[in-house]
Amino acid sequence: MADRPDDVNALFSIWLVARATTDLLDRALASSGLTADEYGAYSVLVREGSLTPSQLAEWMAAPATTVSSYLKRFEARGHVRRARDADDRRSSRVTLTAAGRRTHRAAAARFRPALAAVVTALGDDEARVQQSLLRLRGAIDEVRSRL
Amino acid sequence: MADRPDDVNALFSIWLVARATTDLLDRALASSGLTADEYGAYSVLVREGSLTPSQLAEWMAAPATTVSSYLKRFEARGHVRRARDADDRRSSRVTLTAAGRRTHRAAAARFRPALAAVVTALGDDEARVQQSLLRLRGAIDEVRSRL
DNA sequence: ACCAGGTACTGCGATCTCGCAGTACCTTGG
DNA sequence: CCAAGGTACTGCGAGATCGCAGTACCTGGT
Repeated sequence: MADRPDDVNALFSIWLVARATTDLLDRALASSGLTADEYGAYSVLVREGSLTPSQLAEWMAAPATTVSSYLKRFEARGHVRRARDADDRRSSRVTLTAAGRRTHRAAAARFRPALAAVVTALGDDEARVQQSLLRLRGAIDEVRSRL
Repeated sequence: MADRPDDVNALFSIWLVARATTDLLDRALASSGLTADEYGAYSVLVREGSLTPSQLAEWMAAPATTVSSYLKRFEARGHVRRARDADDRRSSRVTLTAAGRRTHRAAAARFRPALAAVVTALGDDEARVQQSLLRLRGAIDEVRSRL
């Protein structure tokens, strides 16, 4: 317990990295018309193909209401299509439209140089860092799940 | 270039971890009356003692206008005091009041169990992860600075 | 001493976030 | 088969974020 007890504090460090990363992405993506968070949401949709709003909320660690307005916005842009879920008619399946995927690809092109620069700056620590992020996600999610 | 080319993507991983962490902190801190971001700002203020709004903005990687409304809010709560900077009268020095520090300490008490749980979940990878976060912050900030 | 061109901050307003309360639908016990 | 009690989502509205444009002040060149 030294002078500054939380000089080393994983969660605070994550917060710092998180803010810096979001700022970096927002700036890199500015000309694409997507924010960092929107880009993230589109990316999840690209990877998963088709999700319910709840599943997207889980990925984003965001409240249902927030995801609801995201989807409304994306749909208004013509980037997302919603189809009533036949099995559970309270819910729906969300998919990116061709225009949505195109927008995501264009944003990814802005994103790539930033990513490349970060990877370069990391040098040969990259694998270790990547590993740590996975580890961290596991740890955070575990704690989050029982809160 | 495989099926899912960005399955491994440092920035996307950070985004995921960031969202999950913010959610975890927001929930852990809910009863303290501070959000994760506010807690972060208070923490920076505690560490640094006294900052100009610009310096705080830099720490938070947030735009000046956002920091401006943060400070207005904090001041209205009686948690922050602003003193005109004698050397540069456009600026000011921001300090936490005793009430502000007290609030931060109370929030930290809510924060600690979450941190401890994450550290436990990380097990003996903790040091490695911590190291990676530092590394990452350096890399991100470097790229950010020349954008 | 002055002015031209920064830099630090803030008011305003458009837009976004998210809690609350409501609607629609599903599930389970009886 | 029908409550009663969940669960998925959304409208609304309070409050937060942040770009733009403005004010106050600083600095370096003349």
